[in-house]
Amino acid sequence: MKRVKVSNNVIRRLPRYLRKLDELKASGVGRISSFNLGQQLGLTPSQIRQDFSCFGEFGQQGYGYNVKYLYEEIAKILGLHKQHNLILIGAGHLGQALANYVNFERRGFVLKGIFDIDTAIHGQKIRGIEIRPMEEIESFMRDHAIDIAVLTIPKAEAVKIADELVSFGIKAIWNFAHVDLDVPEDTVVENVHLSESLMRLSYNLANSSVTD
Amino acid sequence: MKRVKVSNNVIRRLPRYLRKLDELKASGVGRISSFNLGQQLGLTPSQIRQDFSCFGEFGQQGYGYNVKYLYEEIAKILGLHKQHNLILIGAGHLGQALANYVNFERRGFVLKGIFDIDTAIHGQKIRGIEIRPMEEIESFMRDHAIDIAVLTIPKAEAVKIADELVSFGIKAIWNFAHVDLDVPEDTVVENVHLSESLMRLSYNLANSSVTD
DNA sequence: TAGATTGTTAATCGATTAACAATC
DNA sequence: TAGATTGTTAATCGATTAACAATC
Repeated sequence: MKRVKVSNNVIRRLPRYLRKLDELKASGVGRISSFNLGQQLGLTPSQIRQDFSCFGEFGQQGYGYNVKYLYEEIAKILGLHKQHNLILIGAGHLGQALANYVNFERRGFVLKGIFDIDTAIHGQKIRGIEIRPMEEIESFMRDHAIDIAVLTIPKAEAVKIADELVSFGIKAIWNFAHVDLDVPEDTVVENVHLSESLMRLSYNLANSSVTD
Repeated sequence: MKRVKVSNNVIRRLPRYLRKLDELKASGVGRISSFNLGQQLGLTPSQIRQDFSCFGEFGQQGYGYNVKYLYEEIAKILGLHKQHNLILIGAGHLGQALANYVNFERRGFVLKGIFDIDTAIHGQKIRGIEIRPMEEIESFMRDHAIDIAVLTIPKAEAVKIADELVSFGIKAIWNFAHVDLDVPEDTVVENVHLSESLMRLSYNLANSSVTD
């Protein structure tokens, strides 16, 4: 399990592998070759074998890959065998939507607390989880071994709150605010910039006739 | 404005350029060099100039780029100067959150209709926009010149609905369902797979101490 | 065994970076 | 004018694809 460097492109493909393997597993497929998997994902067999070889040897010559085994190994590589404790910061529409989404829990991402600046909603609950004042973040993080903060607040506040979270020792931020956060090297930031996604869609729409 | 091929990496960076230029504009910066812009975005000046050169010549030797002009040109490249009419399919938590998000409107993405399978919520309104039965999608699309469908429904239904949308002549799908949609070449699909994003975060969390 | 398919090394392709003449 | 900085061509670096020996 010693790795040198894994490129971002590989990391971006890992969850897709996992999802496809999950589907295959569910439909009773026991084994699959890199050729076949490649066809289903629109990737070359070479690339798939190269990707996997970053992490170890999961296949068998003449046989291919055992779907269930490969699934579990990739889940491990992605760190999904461990539980992660989350807090949500910002109980607006998007925050509420994420808080209500139960499927994350099944992957080991457990929402422990919700925080908002609006005193009017403090004490309210989403899926049984109480909305608390921002001042309680620090102590709550300590008491509940929080790994990940989900940021669903306007960009104006996001930078300041991110700094605070870092000072409280947060390890990772799932950032839905439309800003680039400036955090220390060892703090993980995963951005979900919906507006950028929509712009890419717009670009492809404007150029779909040209490009194809 | 004739282009050969623009790589996905370039397209992914365009919205970031736009956002940064928007910020610069707002803070009164009138001009900027590729060197300076690169510093602020963590990119090399070379890359920035290469990226822009895919689309034309927007700078001036010895001066740099006019922020306002460059902003407008990139907005045009991204197709943001045109209005896009959207329908939202699936008025669950996430769908509601997106429907409530007004900032898309400012970029020319106008939500015209909302559709859901649940008869109990038909007739209800979100931001003044009525929730309608799925059967009305086809005629509504015709009547309102809809470009883009936002899919916020469970993956089981997403594939079927996507096929229908294609047959109704949809041009682009903003897909939040956790499936890969199989659509014709000239239909644009932009995926927002939140669970994959969270898995990448998890990967980086598991490997942050190793990699850094 | 023979056929299939891996893991890996080598070859190719594409994207990023460096360099520099052009010119504001 | 001299200094700055572009747009672009060339060099480098990295990622994808192809090839193949190893082996189940």
